[in-house]
Amino acid sequence: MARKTREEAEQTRHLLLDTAEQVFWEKGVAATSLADIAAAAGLTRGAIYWHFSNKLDLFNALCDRIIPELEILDARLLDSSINPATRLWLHGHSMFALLHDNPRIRRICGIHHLGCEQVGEMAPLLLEQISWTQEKQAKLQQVLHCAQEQQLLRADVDPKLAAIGLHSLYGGLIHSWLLAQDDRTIHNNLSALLSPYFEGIFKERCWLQPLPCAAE
Amino acid sequence: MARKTREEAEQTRHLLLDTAEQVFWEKGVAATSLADIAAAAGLTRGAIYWHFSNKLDLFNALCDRIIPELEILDARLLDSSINPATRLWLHGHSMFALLHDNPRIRRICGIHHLGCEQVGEMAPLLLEQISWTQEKQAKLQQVLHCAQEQQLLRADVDPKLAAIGLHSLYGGLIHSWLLAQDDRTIHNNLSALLSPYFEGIFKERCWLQPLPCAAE
DNA sequence: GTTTACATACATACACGAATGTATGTATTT
DNA sequence: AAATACATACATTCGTGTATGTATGTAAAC
Repeated sequence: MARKTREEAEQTRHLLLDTAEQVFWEKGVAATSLADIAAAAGLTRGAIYWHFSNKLDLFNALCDRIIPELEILDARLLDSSINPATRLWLHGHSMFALLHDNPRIRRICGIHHLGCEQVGEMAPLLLEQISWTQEKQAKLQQVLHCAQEQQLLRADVDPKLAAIGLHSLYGGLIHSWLLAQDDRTIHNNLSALLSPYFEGIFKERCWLQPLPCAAE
Repeated sequence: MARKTREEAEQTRHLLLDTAEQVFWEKGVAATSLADIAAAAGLTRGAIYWHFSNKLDLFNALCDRIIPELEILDARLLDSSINPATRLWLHGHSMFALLHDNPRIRRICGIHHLGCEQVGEMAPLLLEQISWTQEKQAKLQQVLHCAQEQQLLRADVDPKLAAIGLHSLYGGLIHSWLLAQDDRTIHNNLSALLSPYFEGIFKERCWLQPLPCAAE
């Protein structure tokens, strides 16, 4: 076969990423060969090895495609135009809205949770997840600390621990959500699922009041 | 090599299970070959194929070894000699105590969370996890329903949703716990991490009072 | 109490497919 | 003409499953 134009080449690159994402999600990362992906894309391994150096490189490239969406999510978390409690509340809902509306994020999240091993060969993936987790927790902690300064937290709540708890709750809910893809229970009752933890952290449902943020 | 006595054979069977558990945890299930396990155990693949039919069979056998401990955990959850709120509180702590004290449970839990794919070839594993999750949630829901009848729940709390939330929180905390094996933060502050959700579900810290259980 | 016959508990060897990485071919672009 | 964007072909390695070898335990026959 013959050469394509630059645009067409870029197109096949994205086709490979899309296809790999799909097959990884269906069969698991370790269980899929590059031949599987190439065949599913209607190409050969030659195309893959042209665009990527190996399977891990392909996998990383495919994961990196959702970084922008996640950064938007985090940016909103630090938007100080609304009070920290409400910000956390909205952030939680935005996460699941994104998961619900964006199939790519859903698949990649699913691959990370269920479709790949995070040890041995894929250890760098685990390290990345650890650092990402710590960054995320740090941001939550920052917002919670801000809430504490505004007297929004209950007396015995420690921002750091509350951040770990909240982050774990999110992770656990996402996992349950992914396990039963077609069950809409979590999506339909997200507020009721998150409320108890917010109730236990904040005073008097302050997260439901879109009060402007005091001095941060 | 020659034949061993029945006891010695049973011993090598357990040696294979122990070794496989260790290697699976270090390298991941898919990334581990039977030759790896045999070598680590100081045996050959012949020994593995004698005791198990293939890798999946070995893996299942190794997972099944922790069932008794988990059943004890669940049995205590349904022990009606203490009130449901306290029962849930103690159950949560027992879970993490078990994870902390029992290295085998820690490894197998770790393998399920981080060291194996749950789709494709390992799909039966996922199905098992789903049904196990549903059973676990059903038990939590049952205890929460019992608490509701005793007026221990807050007004707007639905037992089913609270069970999902609680179960997800546990799963998320375990995941965070496994990611940072040597960080004792979660283990040392478990009460502070669980408290907010209990605060949001139950009235007036009733889970801290070891009141006898009313009629169930 | 020996001897014998068979089952056991592995080790070893072999055959096969699968997956990878690379080298090369080839028709277009540029 | 040279680089590009792949397809094709090849060599090699790795993992599995099975077949076979073999020395010992075990129980029954005698």
